[in-house]
Amino acid sequence: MIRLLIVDDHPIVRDGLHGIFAGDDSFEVVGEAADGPEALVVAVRTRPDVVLMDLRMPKMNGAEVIRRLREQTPGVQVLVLTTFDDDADVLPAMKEGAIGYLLKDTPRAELRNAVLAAARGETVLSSTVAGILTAPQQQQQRLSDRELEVLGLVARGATNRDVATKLFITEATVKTHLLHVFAKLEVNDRAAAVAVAYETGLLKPGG
Amino acid sequence: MIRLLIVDDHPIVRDGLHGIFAGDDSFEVVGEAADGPEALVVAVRTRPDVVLMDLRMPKMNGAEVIRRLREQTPGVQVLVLTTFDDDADVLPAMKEGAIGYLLKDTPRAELRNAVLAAARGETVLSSTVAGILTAPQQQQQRLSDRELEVLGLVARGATNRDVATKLFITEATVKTHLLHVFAKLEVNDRAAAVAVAYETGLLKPGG
DNA sequence: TGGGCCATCAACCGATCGGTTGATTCGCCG
DNA sequence: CGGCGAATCAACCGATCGGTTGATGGCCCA
Repeated sequence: MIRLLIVDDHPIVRDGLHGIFAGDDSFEVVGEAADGPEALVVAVRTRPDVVLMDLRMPKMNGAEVIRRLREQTPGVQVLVLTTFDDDADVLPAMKEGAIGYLLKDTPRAELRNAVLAAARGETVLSSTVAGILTAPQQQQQRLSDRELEVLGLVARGATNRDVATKLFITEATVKTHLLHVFAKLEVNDRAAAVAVAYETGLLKPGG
Repeated sequence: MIRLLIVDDHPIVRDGLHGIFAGDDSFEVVGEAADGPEALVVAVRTRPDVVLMDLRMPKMNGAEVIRRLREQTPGVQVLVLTTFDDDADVLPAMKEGAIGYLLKDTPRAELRNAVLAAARGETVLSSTVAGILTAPQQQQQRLSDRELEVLGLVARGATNRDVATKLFITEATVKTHLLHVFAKLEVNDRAAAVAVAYETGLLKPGG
């Protein structure tokens, strides 16, 4: 009997997950939570074996929730369940010790098997996610804080001079940063750099 | 007894919705579908009163699904149920005749009431969506197909000359289109235009 | 203590872009 | 029928950008 905690901000999704596991003797859903802080509280009380959680939630970022869960509830396995458009969030989540990462369009049977595997301590990755992790890429495209800061301003319409003024540096430095950004993102101009940044999650709508 | 068709590409979400309505005598879930084409097929067979559907789906865009549903199944009410990050899709959906638009984090009870209202032919909008519709904005920023096409190529790193070659027009025309885009999006350069396009959903990650 | 990454700056060049003005054609709506 | 938006093109200009090369200092890790 695997003790399961479900964390998602959508009641509908929680219901769906609950329904999948409730009718199965191998599992017991011991709690639900709608956001990170709530998850932490519920976890200490219910001591789940496996936490099934979405990364995109209000109030606390996914990676931090995972870290704290593992701190306060030793032995818990965190299985991340989210949508495909979180490329950039997968690595931080795995780094904080998530045991696996599944897409929300995973069929029921596969999801069930994944939770069983997670409870046994086995890593489970959906195939597309496995692709992201094994692809020879993201080490290269990781931007420094400063580079991302410059790119963010560019996305908001700043010229090199504007950026220089705002960051108290010279235009020469801004250009250097941008050239590094272009190289890392494998593009040739700022417009494409902005696009790639949105595609990969370096920049996010509404933030 | 309201006949309900559930359309969503995530099995988990379908389960959740199914669970909410299955135990309720006022509703009968007559079918489920994972994408647009499937929804159309299932709808002709099951003749639902209300279709509860996600906008973001593979194979066919949401607005088109709504239009065809209403063509082939007169009297059907389409209630859109999706996440907050689809700003730009709300208006097309309503234009195609969706009776309402709810967010996926809507509580169960409210969702139930919304379906009842939709079945009666009443418009239902979640408050945040109502805000989008009443806000004085989007008429201005609507881009023509051609303008969007140009912007899309720019986002992929094309220079004006590249765009001209690809679309079989001159650079002068490309510049004109882009200037119109800048004016409509209220920006001054292509990088910011790309950013705004992603922010407003004119361009989308992975598509 | 040496190498790497990061941040900073410089000077120069050609290429591209943004802005302006003006014009033609086409199709749709009333 | 007239008007309007969309799409197309032209020529010109100054501003900005992208590319290159090279240099300095700080920091961390091995």
